[in-house]
Amino acid sequence: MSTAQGARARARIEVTAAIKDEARRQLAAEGAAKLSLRAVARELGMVSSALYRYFPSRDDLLTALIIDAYDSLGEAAEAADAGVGDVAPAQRWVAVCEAVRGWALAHPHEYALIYGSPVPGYSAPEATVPAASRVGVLFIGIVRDAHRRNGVARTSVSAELEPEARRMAADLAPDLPPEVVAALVAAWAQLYGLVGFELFGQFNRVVEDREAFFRHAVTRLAEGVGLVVPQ
Amino acid sequence: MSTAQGARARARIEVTAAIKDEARRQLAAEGAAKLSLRAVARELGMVSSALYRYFPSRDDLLTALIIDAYDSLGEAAEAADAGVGDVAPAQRWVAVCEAVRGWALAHPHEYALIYGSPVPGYSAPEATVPAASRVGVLFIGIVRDAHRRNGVARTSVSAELEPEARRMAADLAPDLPPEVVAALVAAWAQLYGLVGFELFGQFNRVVEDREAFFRHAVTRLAEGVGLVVPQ
DNA sequence: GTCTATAACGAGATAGAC
DNA sequence: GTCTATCTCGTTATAGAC
Repeated sequence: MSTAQGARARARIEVTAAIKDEARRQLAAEGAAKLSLRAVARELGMVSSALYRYFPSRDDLLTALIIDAYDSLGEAAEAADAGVGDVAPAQRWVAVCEAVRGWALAHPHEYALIYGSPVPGYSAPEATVPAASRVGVLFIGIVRDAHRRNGVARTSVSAELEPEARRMAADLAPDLPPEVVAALVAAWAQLYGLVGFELFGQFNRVVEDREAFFRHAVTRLAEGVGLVVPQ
Repeated sequence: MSTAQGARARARIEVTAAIKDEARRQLAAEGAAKLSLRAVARELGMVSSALYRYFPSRDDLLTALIIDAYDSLGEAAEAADAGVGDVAPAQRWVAVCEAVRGWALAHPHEYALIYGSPVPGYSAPEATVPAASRVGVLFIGIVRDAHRRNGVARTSVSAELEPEARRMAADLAPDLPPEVVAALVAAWAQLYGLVGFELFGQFNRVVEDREAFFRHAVTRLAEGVGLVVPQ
């Protein structure tokens, strides 16, 4: 009986993976707005109603793809951080940024799914939050590490932003100075501006050596959050 | 005959505008990927084949909407710059950035059309380039102005980026120092990271006072391109 | 209990004859 | 321009196989 259950569970995992793989293929071909349960089922030789055993609705399939994408990106970023060795926090920062860019270039459609235009009629549920937070948590960890070791370079925050910076810090990293947390959140958003512009064609005819440009830009982002770049 | 031609021309302009208005409405409701000539025609009480007298294809309608969106954004940015009065370049910079954010919040679907995920199967023609460049040209003008008056604060560029920075400067603003042009292009992309994150929901549960946060972030972007912020 | 298949719904797109 | 016949879609109800 335990083997029978194991086999069932295994089959279920396999079919679920096959559905998501095919859905990802269609994502690349047609975009998230046109993702069709029927087409996925047809391509897999199943009938559309059978898919509902695995995903209760089209939106649940979308949610699963979104969580997978966030996790895949988070894993790539964490692996880059772990693999860079014992270097200065600024270098860890740059390595993680480059991993984000590399993942985005390798998975453009999944990137568009999580950081591009929202899918009309779809609203991401709470369940996506943990996966979506992984890269941000990693950045916070890097800055926290720098802060513990040497402190971070002092930056300032305008009086206007001070209460909001304090609130963000209390929420995200109570052990870090509010102005650093505010700079960190801004750098986080700005990183995705750089990646998105390259990926979505805004750099065409403008930036040619994108790798060098990106490395330079994210190095300055690191300085912006107070990390000291060794030269 | 000249009045008849004038009336015809006027009617053509009106119908064209009505088609684009309805298309924009559908953009908001369904997204660019599902923009359908038929639905537009139905809503206008026309038959789909009649639309082809105004737009030879769905892609041409999309192109017209994209150019309109870029122009609307560019106009808002230019108006903000003109309306801010005779202030320091850094303040002009911030005013333009805030105009970009304001326009994006007021026209989220058009923003998604031009700066969000690419529409599957659609590739923007050359004709969109001038409209798409307006905001960038405005930023270059602001930095150029600062450079002519007082010079801009000196920044550095890594050896790795130097040739690319030189190339970009030759292309975009030969009268500006290459490292300034490189910083400008990066700030330009980063601005849209900030706007996109707010618009597409990435700041939910993270940033609350978005206006203050944005003003602070783009002020630091201005510093990054060498503009001196008066306090 | 777990899955798949058949059939159907209401809504919308599409193609072509007229 | 109009009408119609035929597609697609997400989703559900139902019945039967393992």
